[in-house]
Amino acid sequence: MVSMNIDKQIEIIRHGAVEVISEDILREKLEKGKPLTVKAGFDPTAPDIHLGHTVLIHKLRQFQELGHNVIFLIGDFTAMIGDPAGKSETRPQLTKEEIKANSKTYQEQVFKILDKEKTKVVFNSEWMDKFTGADMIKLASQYTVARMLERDDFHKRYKKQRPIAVHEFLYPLIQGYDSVALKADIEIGGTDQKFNLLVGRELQKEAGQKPQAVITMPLLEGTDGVNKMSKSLNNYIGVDDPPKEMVGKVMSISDELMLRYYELVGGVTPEELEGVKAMHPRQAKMELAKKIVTRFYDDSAANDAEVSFNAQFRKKQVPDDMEIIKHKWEKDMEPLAGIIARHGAAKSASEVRRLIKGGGLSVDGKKITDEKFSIKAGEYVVKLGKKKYVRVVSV
RNA sequence: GGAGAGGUUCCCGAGUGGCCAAAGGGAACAGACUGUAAAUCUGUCGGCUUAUGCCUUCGGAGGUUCGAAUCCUCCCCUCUCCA
Repeated sequence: MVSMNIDKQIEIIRHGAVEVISEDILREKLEKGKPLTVKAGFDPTAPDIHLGHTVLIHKLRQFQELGHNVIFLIGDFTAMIGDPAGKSETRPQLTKEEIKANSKTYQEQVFKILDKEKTKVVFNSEWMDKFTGADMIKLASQYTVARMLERDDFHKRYKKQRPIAVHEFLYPLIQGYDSVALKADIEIGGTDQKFNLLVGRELQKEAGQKPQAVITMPLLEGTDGVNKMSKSLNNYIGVDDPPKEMVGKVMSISDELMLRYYELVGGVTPEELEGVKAMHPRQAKMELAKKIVTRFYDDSAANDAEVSFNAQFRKKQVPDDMEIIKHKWEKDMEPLAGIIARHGAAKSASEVRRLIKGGGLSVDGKKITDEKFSIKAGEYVVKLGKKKYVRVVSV
């Protein structure tokens, strides 16, 4: 069933990866001619899969196409403990129900890319729940503090005199142990996971298994172009975002970032990338946007999104679908700021006033300059900032 | 266990009794310019249907004072050094 020749497989596997540790190990495994167990872990804390995840998921998909077995590991055990990594803020601990709901969403979205039939979904609580204190201590004895501190983020925090909780050392160990439990041949992760993936190798050796090969994939920057794409930073493009939103988000990224997206999620060859560079950036960006929409929806959705984007932002037309606020007037005239805020279209009335002050609000196409601007009962189209439109109607 | 340093608004970081909703920077948002790009310039950046007004905010709880982010007490948390 794994029939393709090994050099060709390695070429496919290596494409787009940052590192393969090591190619020899990978080759050795492939030479056995049997389907390999390929593992990738996901944290069920954020219920939405975004473009950043897809870089890795596509790699998994390739493995499936090569006839290997993919294990989609949901780290429900680790998530339940709540990882306080990052700064000083403790992550909220998730309940079993939340994790369950999150992983369900996860699966719905991930199978837009992966072949459901060929994917095995597992939860690490399956084996970790049975772990005893003694087991944990034994596991912890297999790694040293000095080696833990080699991990870049620990190292940095240690040097900057930032707190590191002891249980954070347990995370790489547990993740590594997952590989032992699953007898993984290959583990794929983002470059930020490299350390954890390597710990898996060590632990497998200790357990008398053949250490897994490790493949790291590049991290996709978020739409801000600086930080890694993540839901909490709100710089993500979700695979579940409506087409129009996908297009909008792609169009607003920088030209530089666009090339990066082309490379990581555009599915273009290096030669094609040269062609992209020669295009007008705006045009290239729209093509990228449509490519992405097509992947998660279809051609016609992509075209529709383009048409409506152009109508709204190039021809400055008012979109036909917008949020509707139904307001009941208590008085003859009521300040607009209050109405907008009260119905949740803005965080606060102050925010609306600020917008007015900054010249970013218009009513029925007319720019408003008076912060106290009041309206009487009726129907209005209010534009807030660059892209938000709201229709106010009287009830 | 002992000694010391520290916890400020989204982040970093100033502020040591009133002029503090709190300097400065970053992020963010808006305007101009554009291609919903970047860069740049400008403005805003706790809340209240704008009010020389009120409320919430400087780790937490109390207290001193006409008045506290600033002083006192206790508590919680982080870091460093010693043991």
